[in-house]
Amino acid sequence: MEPELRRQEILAAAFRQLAVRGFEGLRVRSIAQDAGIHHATLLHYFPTKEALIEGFIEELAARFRSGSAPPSEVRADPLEALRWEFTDARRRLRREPEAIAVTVELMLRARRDPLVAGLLARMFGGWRRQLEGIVRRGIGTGAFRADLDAGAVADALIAEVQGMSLLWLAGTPLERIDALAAIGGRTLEELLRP
Amino acid sequence: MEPELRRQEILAAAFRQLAVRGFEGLRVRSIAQDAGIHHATLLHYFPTKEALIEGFIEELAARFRSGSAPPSEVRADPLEALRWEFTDARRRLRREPEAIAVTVELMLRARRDPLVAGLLARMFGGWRRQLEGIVRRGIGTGAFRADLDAGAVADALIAEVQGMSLLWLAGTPLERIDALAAIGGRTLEELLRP
Amino acid sequence: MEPELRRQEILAAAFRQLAVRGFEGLRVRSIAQDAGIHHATLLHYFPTKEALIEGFIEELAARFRSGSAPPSEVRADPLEALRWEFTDARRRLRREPEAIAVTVELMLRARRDPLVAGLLARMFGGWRRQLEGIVRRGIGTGAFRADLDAGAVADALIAEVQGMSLLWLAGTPLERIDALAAIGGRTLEELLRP
Amino acid sequence: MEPELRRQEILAAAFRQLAVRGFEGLRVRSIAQDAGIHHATLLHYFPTKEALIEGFIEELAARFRSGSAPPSEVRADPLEALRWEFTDARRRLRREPEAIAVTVELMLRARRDPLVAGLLARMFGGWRRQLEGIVRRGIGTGAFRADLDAGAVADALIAEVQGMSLLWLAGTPLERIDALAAIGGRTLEELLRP
DNA sequence: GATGAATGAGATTTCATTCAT
DNA sequence: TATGAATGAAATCTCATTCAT
Repeated sequence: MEPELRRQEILAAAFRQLAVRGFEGLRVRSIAQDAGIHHATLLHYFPTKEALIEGFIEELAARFRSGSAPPSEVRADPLEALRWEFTDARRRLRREPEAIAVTVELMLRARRDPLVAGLLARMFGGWRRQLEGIVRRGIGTGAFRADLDAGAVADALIAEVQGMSLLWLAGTPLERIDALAAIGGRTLEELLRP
Repeated sequence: MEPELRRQEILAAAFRQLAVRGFEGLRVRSIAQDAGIHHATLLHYFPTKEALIEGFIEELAARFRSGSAPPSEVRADPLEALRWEFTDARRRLRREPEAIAVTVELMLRARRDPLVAGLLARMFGGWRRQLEGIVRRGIGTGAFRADLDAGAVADALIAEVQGMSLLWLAGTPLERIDALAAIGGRTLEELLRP
Repeated sequence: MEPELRRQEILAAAFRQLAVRGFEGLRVRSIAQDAGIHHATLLHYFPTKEALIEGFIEELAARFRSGSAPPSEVRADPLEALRWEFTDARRRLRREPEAIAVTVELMLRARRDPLVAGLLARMFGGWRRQLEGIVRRGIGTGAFRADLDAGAVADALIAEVQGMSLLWLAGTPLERIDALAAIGGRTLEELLRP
Repeated sequence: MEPELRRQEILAAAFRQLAVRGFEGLRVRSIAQDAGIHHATLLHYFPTKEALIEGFIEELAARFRSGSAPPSEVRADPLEALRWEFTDARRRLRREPEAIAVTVELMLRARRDPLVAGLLARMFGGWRRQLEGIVRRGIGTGAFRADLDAGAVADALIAEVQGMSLLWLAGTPLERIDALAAIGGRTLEELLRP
């Protein structure tokens, strides 16, 4: 098997294990088993557990949000573009529920690990800039009110979406998450329209 | 020293250690040291680490929200009562930042530990019911729109507040958290008023 | 059992194991087994293998040559005092053959470990000073020639004695070692008498 | 590259590594790297680490003392021939200091490895016979005293020379080694002349 | 012949827990 | 009640060796 492919498989296994057991229960042996290899083989690719975690974080940083651009017909309308965040969040909750737990694990780790703090800063920074741009655009075209703090709106939207994920983690059923998202979308409209 | 007092001290130490190191780095010896006792003595009060964690969670459940009732002048006005959540969240961020990390740790653990899941269900359930009641009351008095799903509004508010904490954990500076909270308060107004 | 006693037992076991297996084959488990304890117990006394080795070296340094003073009737005559080194060496070869191997192990390790280098410097420095003093005394009383480099004589005697030990290590039988020592004693006489 | 040449390169690398790290730190991978080849390739030439060490020892045995014959004008005079051992030892200390450490490593290993014990027996046996022959010759020609045990003199000389190396290993500076050798030469004269 | 991947045995170390005092 | 000593289980990591290409 090709080394790069195997590396990817190991990282995927690390992702799954992290989602299920958290950093608390993350074990080299379990990751190796999940990847279908001997644990010494894993350490052939990543010399230490720490290196594996680093590699994992760098991989996440590289892939982050590469696949979550909104469709073009949505991007045209600023309000729709913002609302699409809720749609996207709900979809991710269903398609990649593991990613939620992993993200929250990383947030906790960020306090102790500068590498993770940097990753999160880039992830949230990029997301925030994107949303802030949309809000500014809306203000520019007159679609949104002029007296809004675009950055704060972006932060508020991100907080709402992240909070949704957190509630889901804590056991809130999906129907309630959906209802919450609907309120979120409506809120955006009320807040932004002139 | 009185046994009950010592138990409380141990639990307080566990809380501090959990905030700083997370479940990942939680050690019986560190907790004992933090509490100023020998680790074997700790296991005298809590026979196993697991029992200590259980005791800790039960303690949290007992104390939950006992101290965060809004002042009476605020409770009178439903909108103010809801807005007060943001004020309260900002205050907790400053006064008990450790509690944030602990709460998020518990949310992650909830997926693996039914006891924690139950605790969180009670915690968030109580909170939600309280907020839902306020919204219903506002609708009843005509202060709020009639076409709102009170439960969903409560969930949305909780999500926003929790999302705030999460952003703070991920490194967002307090000024931006404050600006975000301001937007949140305004949003509530726009959403709820008839 | 008293902790200090146990520490001593562990160090004694380390000594024996080092003599038999060398640093090459030195294992924490074997030392613990030799001391009759669980290997985790050993690490209760010495937190790491490295710390154990350090403790061992410091112990050696503390004990070095404390018990090998020559009898008083020998000390009176400088020539006898020097000759006594051969007697002592032969006795040590028979009584504590393990110490030879350990000493040579330490000499090899000295090149990589400054702690050991320091220990050996002190050990050989003290020994050399003692012998040098004897030679000077002999010169002063007229028992020895006046044109001798006392330090070099001390070094030569040490080298001969150490070389004896090395030959024994390499398999030379004891009778030949004894014959060698006899030559050494005679050599001293020829070299030193005026 | 020719197989025999490569074998030699590997053995040379093993020699260097053994001198620097000792048996304690000897690693197949390091030797291969030192020889500029992949470690799996090394195991192609020597199927196991043990086989490599064996090959190394046999090589040493084959080469032993092949290059250290004294010059002819020295060999003529028995006293000079013996004294030449000190000259040779001092030269080796400067030209091939690595060989000292390797030799001492082998002496320690001899206790556990009959192959090494055999090698050393041959090495020292040959050396001793050579020196013993010189002494006998000196006695025969009347250059030396008649009452000497030729074998013991040879052993004493070997011990002195080996002891010199050991002192050097333990950190004695070269000037003191030279002074010691001078004493050694003088001693020989005093001991042997009629 | 040469090499990268893979693995099994075993080493050190951590840590919750038990036991005797 | 309190504690130091002791231990067993398990985790990470090292390293010689094997195998497929």
